[in-house]
Amino acid sequence: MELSERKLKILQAIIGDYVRTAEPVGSRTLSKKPELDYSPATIRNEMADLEEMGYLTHPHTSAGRVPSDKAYRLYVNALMEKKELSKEEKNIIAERLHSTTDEFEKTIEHAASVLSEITNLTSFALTPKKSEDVLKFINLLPVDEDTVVLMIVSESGKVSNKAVHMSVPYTDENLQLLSKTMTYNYKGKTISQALTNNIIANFETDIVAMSGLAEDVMPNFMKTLEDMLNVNLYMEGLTNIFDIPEYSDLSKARSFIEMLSQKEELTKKLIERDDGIIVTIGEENPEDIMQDCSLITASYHVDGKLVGKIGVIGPTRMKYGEVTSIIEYLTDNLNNTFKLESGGNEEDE
Amino acid sequence: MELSERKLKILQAIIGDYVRTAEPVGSRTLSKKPELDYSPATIRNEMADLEEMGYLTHPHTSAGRVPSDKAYRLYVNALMEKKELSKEEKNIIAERLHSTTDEFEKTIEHAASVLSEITNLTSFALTPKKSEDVLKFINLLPVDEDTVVLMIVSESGKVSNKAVHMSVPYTDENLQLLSKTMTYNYKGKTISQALTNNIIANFETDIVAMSGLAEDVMPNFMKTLEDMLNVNLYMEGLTNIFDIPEYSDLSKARSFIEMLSQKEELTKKLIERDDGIIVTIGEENPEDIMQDCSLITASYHVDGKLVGKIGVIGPTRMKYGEVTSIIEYLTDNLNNTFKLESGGNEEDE
DNA sequence: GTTAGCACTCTTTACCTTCGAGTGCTAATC
DNA sequence: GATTAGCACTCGAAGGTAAAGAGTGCTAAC
Repeated sequence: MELSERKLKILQAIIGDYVRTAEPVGSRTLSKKPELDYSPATIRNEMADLEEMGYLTHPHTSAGRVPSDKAYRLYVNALMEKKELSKEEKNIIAERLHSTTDEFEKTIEHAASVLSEITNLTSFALTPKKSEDVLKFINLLPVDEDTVVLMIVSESGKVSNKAVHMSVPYTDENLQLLSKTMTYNYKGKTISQALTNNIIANFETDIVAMSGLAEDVMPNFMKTLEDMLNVNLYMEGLTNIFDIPEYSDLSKARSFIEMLSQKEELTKKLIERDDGIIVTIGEENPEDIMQDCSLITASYHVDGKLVGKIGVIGPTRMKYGEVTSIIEYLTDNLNNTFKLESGGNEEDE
Repeated sequence: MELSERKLKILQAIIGDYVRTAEPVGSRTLSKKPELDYSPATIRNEMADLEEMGYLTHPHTSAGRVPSDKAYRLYVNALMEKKELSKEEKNIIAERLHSTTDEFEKTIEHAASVLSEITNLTSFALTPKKSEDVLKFINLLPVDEDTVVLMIVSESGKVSNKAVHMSVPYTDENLQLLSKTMTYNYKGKTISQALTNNIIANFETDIVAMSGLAEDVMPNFMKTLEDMLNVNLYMEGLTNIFDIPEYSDLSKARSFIEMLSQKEELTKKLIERDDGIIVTIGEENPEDIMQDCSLITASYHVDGKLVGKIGVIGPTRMKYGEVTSIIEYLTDNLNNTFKLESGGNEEDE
């Protein structure tokens, strides 16, 4: 069967109404709409067709129709319209993103919180994956007789450090030498390169000269690099789901919150999603517990390179057009913010 | 009216039963207990007395009795018994706390998670308040032509840093000089002292010599000190409340989760609680939204000095004896862990 | 002081009825 | 041939009633 112009119009109207009210939509309601000037009976026939084609379902015989995941997919691909954000919304976003002058993590956190406020959904933001971040500078600083601080600076401006307990005495010259050797060997390498290619072999001769200094430092260096790969997950508006009729059932609310409590799994899932704005609807999600949810994610770029993620999660019944427009606007804004700051000003908390 | 021996026994039995079953306790059930060898009628009379005295309440005429907050308070103060932890529980705690060799924050996080697992309640842990942490060492390191890294090391072993954008050219000698001047002026001061006493006036002459260098660095220094005061709140087992009958009502579960979502307020409240094991029951909590909850917190010490908090939150109907014993054991364990590590090995993520 | 007995209260659960929204089908209409 | 009016039918939501069960408070007896 073909999807006639009229069927599309009806489907669009059903989706629009259902998204707004969360109530199954009946033929009478639709026939009252000016753009659908047909009798309820005609519309019922069309709806029966749409149901047969898999775009609509029936909670029970005497209820109206509800869009299926397939219908939402069609809607997202072809029917939905982008929505220009209101002046007010734009103002809120601008205000929140720039209220914190130079703290990268805070800006990300605020982006998530403003997103959940405007969409009334649960939002999250992931700080950028650092595996492609390039090492710039490595230094060892004396603190105690038996403690030095290892410091690693990357191109993105991130500074990481670790206090290292020394098992052997050291001299300032040795520290200097090791710092320079390490910088020489690792500068320009990405973190993931540094972690996989064990460059330590390259400066074996020096190591011998430094009598065990490197043996204290290198494991800590590797450990710190690993830590630098960790991303942070921010989540905001978790309690927004309590205002969504789909979750007025305790067991549903429970499984939603339980799903979002598993931060590691969630982080992994988000990090693996493709770049750009990605919408996955209900059953399109591989996870059992997400069959009733839609997930919209987008990626933002820091300095045009490192990639972070931001997005929302909610019931399949959501305002896809509006939400994707908001996320698009927000990521554009983030990209600009992190371009202007041009790296080097973020802070390692 | 006096609280006779028998009344106390009855009250204790009611609390015990109610805590276990979450059902109001009737006179018949009590009279069946071997330690209460009285007829239901006798027990009813005593219960009526206890109700008059404010230790029991009645959900409705034909229901059994439920302990009041006042009863729980009496129980916590006088009736409850400490419970020796099982071998298994001790093992779990030991295993989890020491699985992470030297990462302070991870240890705290694991402490919270093991606490929620053993108690089946929602737990939280707060990293230590750093205001009394003593500054040890301040350094400025050249990175770029226009970027230096400010590094602050404290006695507790915490290393903080911040990339500072320089508006004027600098020389290595100037950096060295400023580092030394700052270390000289701030070493031995606590962070809160450093923040309140504006010592900058003391080295004004040097500042002039360094032509604006300090003007770039000092605001960042202050900002970083402020950041060092931030504590982290870890929360675990949020979804445990869904297994508690008291929260089988959606609106109750909702307000519980909403309360715990307000992390700033919660952090502030927790940080302000006295040291030692503190139990606040229901109405003893000043906040409206916590009238149905009990909060048990304890403090742990790092290096015998810095104080962090850990605890649980749950319904007033909780196993006070068991939970306080667990928390006590756990904090003892934490105190030992952080004494043995003797500072200097933690990591600044 | 303790207890047996009994009327009373109140919640919970099940069951029934009614109401209304909406459908699907058939036959009439444009 | 597409559209529409008409109508029987289905199902869930809401409200009302009744019975069951748990527990109390009181009185009078022990």
